[in-house]
Amino acid sequence: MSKYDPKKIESKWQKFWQQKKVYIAKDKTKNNKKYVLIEFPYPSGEGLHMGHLRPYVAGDVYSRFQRMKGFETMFPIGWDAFGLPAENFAIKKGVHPSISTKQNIKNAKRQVQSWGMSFDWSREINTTDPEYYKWTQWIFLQFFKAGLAYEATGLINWCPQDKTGLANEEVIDGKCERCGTPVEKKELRQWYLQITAYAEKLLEGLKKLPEWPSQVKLQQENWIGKSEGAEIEFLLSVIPAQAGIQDSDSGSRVKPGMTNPNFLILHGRNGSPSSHLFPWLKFELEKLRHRVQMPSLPNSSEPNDEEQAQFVINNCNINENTVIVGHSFGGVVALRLLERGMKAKGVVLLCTPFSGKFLDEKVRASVTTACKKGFDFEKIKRNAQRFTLLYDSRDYVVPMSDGEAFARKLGVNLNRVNGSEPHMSGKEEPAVLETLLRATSLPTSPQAWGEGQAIKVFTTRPDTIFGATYVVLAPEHPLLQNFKSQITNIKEIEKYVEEAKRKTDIQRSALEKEKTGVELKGVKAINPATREKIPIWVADYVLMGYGTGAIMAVPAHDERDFEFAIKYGLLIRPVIAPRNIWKAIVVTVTLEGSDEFKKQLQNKGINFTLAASPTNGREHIRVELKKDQINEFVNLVQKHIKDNAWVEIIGNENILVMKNKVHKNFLERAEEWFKKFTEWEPLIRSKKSVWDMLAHNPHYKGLICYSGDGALINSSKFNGMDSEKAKWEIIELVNGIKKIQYKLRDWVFSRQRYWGEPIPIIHCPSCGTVPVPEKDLPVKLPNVKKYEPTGTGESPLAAIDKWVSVKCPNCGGQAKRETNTMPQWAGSSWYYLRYTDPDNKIKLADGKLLKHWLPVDIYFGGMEHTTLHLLYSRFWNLFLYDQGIVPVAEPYTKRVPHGIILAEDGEKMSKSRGNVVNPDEIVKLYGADTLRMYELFLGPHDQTVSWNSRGIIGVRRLLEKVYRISNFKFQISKEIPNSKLQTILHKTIKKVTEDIENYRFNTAVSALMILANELDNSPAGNVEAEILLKLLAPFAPHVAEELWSELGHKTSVHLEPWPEYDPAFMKDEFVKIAVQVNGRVRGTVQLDINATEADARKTSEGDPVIAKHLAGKKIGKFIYVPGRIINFVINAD
RNA sequence: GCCCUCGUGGCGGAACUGGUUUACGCAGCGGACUUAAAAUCCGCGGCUCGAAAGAGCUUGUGGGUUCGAAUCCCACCGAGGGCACCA
Repeated sequence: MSKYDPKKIESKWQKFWQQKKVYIAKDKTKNNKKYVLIEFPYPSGEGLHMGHLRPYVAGDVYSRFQRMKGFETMFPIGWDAFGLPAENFAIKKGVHPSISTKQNIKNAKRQVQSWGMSFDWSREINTTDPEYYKWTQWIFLQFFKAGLAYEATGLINWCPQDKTGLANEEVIDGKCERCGTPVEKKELRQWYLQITAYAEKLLEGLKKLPEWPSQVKLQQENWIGKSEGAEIEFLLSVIPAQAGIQDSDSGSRVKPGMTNPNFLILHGRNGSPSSHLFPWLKFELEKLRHRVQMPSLPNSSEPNDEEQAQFVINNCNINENTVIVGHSFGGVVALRLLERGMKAKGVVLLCTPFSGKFLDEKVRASVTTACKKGFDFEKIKRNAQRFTLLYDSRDYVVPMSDGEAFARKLGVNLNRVNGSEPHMSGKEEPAVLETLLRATSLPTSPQAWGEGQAIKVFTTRPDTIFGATYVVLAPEHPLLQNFKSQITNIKEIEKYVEEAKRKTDIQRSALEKEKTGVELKGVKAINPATREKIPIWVADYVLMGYGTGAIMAVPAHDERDFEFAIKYGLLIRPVIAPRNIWKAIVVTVTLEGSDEFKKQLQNKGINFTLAASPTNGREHIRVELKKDQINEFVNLVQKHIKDNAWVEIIGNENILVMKNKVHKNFLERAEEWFKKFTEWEPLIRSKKSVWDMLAHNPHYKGLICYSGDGALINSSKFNGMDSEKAKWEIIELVNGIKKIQYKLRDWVFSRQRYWGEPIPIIHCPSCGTVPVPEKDLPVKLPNVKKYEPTGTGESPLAAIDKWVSVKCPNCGGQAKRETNTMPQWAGSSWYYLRYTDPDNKIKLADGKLLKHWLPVDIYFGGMEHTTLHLLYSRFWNLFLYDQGIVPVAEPYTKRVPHGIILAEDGEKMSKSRGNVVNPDEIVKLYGADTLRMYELFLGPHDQTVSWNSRGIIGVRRLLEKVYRISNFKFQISKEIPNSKLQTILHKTIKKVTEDIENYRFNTAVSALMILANELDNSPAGNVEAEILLKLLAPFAPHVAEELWSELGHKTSVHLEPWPEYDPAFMKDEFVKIAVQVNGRVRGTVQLDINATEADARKTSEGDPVIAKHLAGKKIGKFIYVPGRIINFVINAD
């Protein structure tokens, strides 16, 4: 018999547990295993704080509970001791980090032990122990060997305070995750781990983790940021400055004749401007605002080359900006023009004869004669800048060898394609158009860029490409350098690029920041779908780091492009029209229950017709809705439609009801679309002039920035097609490549600091980058006096010549060690593996032990690690799994995040605010058990809670009460419990069991309070006492153990079996049920648990208050839900 | 801006699958024990009106569905977290 004195009993039992090895997990056991993990602490100079307590206590309660349930439970701990804070602390105090770390660990260990944690100390690990980091380095080498660890120079995040590079994940709001200093960009040589190679696996893996909270999965998913789209090339077009002809404006309406270059198209023998491909070609080119001259050449049936050439000289206008296109014999004429001294920008020869011999062996005397004269290639080459040859592989007239001959003579490549018709004589010859357009981008200085120079863009919406009215490059885009000589306003561009580079990421993405940009003058891009020349801009709203660093801007359907286009007055062309969705909505219902649905539809005046599905015979109801019926309709659907039923919109195929749940956005979309469509529909109907109508419609600005799906308009043959479908067809049309992009970036893996694992790499002047042989691991961190960061981008290790210079393991020559160290996240990325076999000298852990303990069954930790440690360690594990080292792909079956503990003032606990609550103090004042239980009692485990020093007394009183009833009741009396106590006892067992299983620790504590109160007031004996102590054991391990021993037990309560509840005891014979009249509670009645509906009605009607409310009223309906509710529904009148 | 979570007494919070809102604890009030205090125990506690019986109102606000809503649906307001020009 004793008074509750926490100090006395806590240290006593802590020693006992350690001596008796109560919490040591056995590797070999018949019992099923449970691997419970908490994020191992970072031993800082300040010691552990409340933030550590929360997951640790939760993990401890859970572990103790599982142990009592009979599981062989491993609940290990270790120290994550490498990293910046330890080093900064050491620098500040002037103590070597290895020494301060040791001290900090000692202190932290004292703390967790004082909290009564049931850690298995035999598995304690320390990431700074060479025996541990040997394996961290070993894993790095596996990454290196697999090609997933690489060195590269790049712009990385640099913290000027901590003087080191940072990973993307370590930058929060543009600031350093550790010290809050704004992060700068710095060009540095860095080691990277190619986490992007695992982007898809990391994403896929999430689907196999049903027991992870959805917010955690969602956050990782967003971080990985997958989007599917296409990479599409936009060809370049240069506008020669010297031509003296005005450039077309920014892609909008253009006056004819103002465009460069112009085309002179010469038909062949038996041809005319109205035959073959010529009308089409002229139309297409003029559509793109090129000037086209297409003379009808004399004597077409038996042409004379010289005569025709003279005709052209007399009748056409040829200058240095003219591209002469000759088809077949027309090509011969084109060359004659040059021989006669005409200067042209370029010549395009289409299937032009050279030898005068034909594949079909027919006689074409005029052609043969002309060819036999030969060509003066010297002159020809002098008079045009560029020659392009396009020959048809299936030509049966002009042999390919003719093309080859021209190619040799002119010194250019021969392009072979399949024409639409042999000899490229079809009505439409896209290859010809393509070639001509390329020819228009002829450079003035050929070395600057070659044919086919293009801007690659990434887009998720290829379906909107007809609306791409300009292209935007990121300021860092490499093509800008190549363009220099073509860009007429290069000074302005360079100035803009310089400004953009100077801005930090924060400035660049500052809130409400207006978009800026500069147009590249002198170059245009060709929209591959419309063939239009569209302006190219540089703007910093496009990021180099994502996609290709260039975009096609579709201002009509992208908010950002829209904003930019409005600001700079760029063309906005809508190409997607939202669908009209109300014309008909189809509902599929199962037969049972649909009658009632139909009746209700009739009642509400909603028209419908019936049909059966041809595929599965299910009954369809086709509904026509008016706008004001949408609401009612959705409600009806929700109510009546059960499983296997859905609502779909005809034409759009959007499934709006899945199972019995109406799509969340149905109403919202319905409203929006209704409004939009009423304005859009007339435009869509009159297809031919949609373009003009929209472009000149004063309302169109408000309408068009619509980023949803719909029907295509202004998109040539795709008009009317569903945007989702059009996506894939358009990619094909423009020769795009389907592409998946991720926001995830490779992990910057080196730090320019001392206190970390050295990267086990040697740089050899002759062998290059050489991994340290595995037998030489670990590469130990040298013990030095000076370890301050240099700030130069070099690690302090670089200054230690003795350590740096080393023999190359490959050639034996002089070489240098890599001097960067690993980031703090390295050691923690695999620590849960080491716990299974912490002392292994030959492997990171024995395969059998890994197989036995993995995966971790439950992992308690903070939300703040979701896209850091938790993502990193999943990455390492997936990699090690692929290497056959780890037996499971996903390391953690369950993840249980916790809310943070705020100070009493609702602010974050911080030294500067002076509101820190130190757990050591609370242990001193109230004892560890009180601290543990109160922390749990504060609120739901996953929610943010504020510490409240006033409330803690309640939990302390509970423990004192348990002490009292144990001392003064159980030790003395052995009373028989009554049925009320029995009921509460078994309900409590059930409640506490389920609450622990679901991490509802706060309500478990309150259930224990209720039980303690009841025991205090009821007769009870040892049996009941022992159940109470067992239930209490996970929460208040010291008190439970002390009182357990006082009841005469020699063994630990923590190894006792967990109590079972018996449902038979939990049944109340009578229940109190609320009685409602029209849904309002008017009283309660006592009913037998098995009371029938008639009993219930009789009893309730007998209640005077109820009777009063029912007096003189007609009862329309009587509702009785046994054990829950009684409700009288009185008719309105 | 987008995504996620949340909003219940004086306070922390409870409420199963829609079924008596406020369990448990803190604070408060009344009482017992005591010379007294502390400790402990018992009882009372949403708001308004009323002596009471009872009535009306009440889960951020406004609507809706339902016999019945803190819980489901819609809109709005507010708090916290994540992402942030990701094409």
